[in-house]
Amino acid sequence: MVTKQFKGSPDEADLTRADSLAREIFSDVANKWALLIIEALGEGTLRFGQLRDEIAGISHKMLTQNLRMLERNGLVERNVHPTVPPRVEYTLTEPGQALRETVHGMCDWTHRYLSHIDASRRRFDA
Amino acid sequence: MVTKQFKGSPDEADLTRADSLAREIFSDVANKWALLIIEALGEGTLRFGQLRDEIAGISHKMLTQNLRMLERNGLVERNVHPTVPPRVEYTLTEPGQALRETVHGMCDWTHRYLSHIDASRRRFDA
DNA sequence: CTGCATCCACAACGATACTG
DNA sequence: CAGTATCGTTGTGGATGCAG
Repeated sequence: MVTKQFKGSPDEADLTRADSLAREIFSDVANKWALLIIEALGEGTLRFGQLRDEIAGISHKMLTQNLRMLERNGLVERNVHPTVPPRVEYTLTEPGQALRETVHGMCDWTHRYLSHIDASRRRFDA
Repeated sequence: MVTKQFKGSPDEADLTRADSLAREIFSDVANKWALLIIEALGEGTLRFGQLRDEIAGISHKMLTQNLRMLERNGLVERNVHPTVPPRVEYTLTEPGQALRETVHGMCDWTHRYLSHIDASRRRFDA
């Protein structure tokens, strides 16, 4: 369970620590930009600028910020080529690839239920 | 693709509208609280208060807000029992259940790579 | 018990400018 | 080209109070 951070019984310090860590990781990963980056990197290695072009609407700042976070969590690998101008490439690690499977599932889901959801929205807004 | 909103060619109004809708839905769904609610509802029907208890750290406001959004998108069904005090139950619809599969995948992923990620973080923070 | 509205603190975000 | 820093704005989210 990622939903609960604290168990019923009082003295399971290890379990609660693991749970709060799980929640922390989940919160890192379960956000729009992080998931879109992971989805974009699914096809293979991309440079910073390519990622910016690939992900519509992301700002320079959000991209770097989320890339750092993903790198910190070991989901993407950052490769700097010491040329001029600099060339920085990002690739999914194995954990990143594994997460990408489920993210891809979410994208599929979005398209499968697109019209269904669209209809539901119109109904609700009335 | 959920990443791109605008195609290369200029005059594909329908496609770009579908894409921006896809992105909109993805943005709705790809957030911490929404996913945690869906995961929590995976087991079955829950009342408002039960959800609040089940999902550690969620505030009254965030819960209602996200429940409305999920209801609007047709992912959860809201059942009001006209008793006093009121009793409101939330259940996943079929689209909601489908999404829940992939969300569950993310939770599994979190636990599978927990220690791996924890180690990566320590390495990075040094 | 559930839901809506209000207020307010603070974090997120975009824009911009500057460095290697 | 990529990254960092700063600033100002917007928005998110928590706390509280009130209503059904």
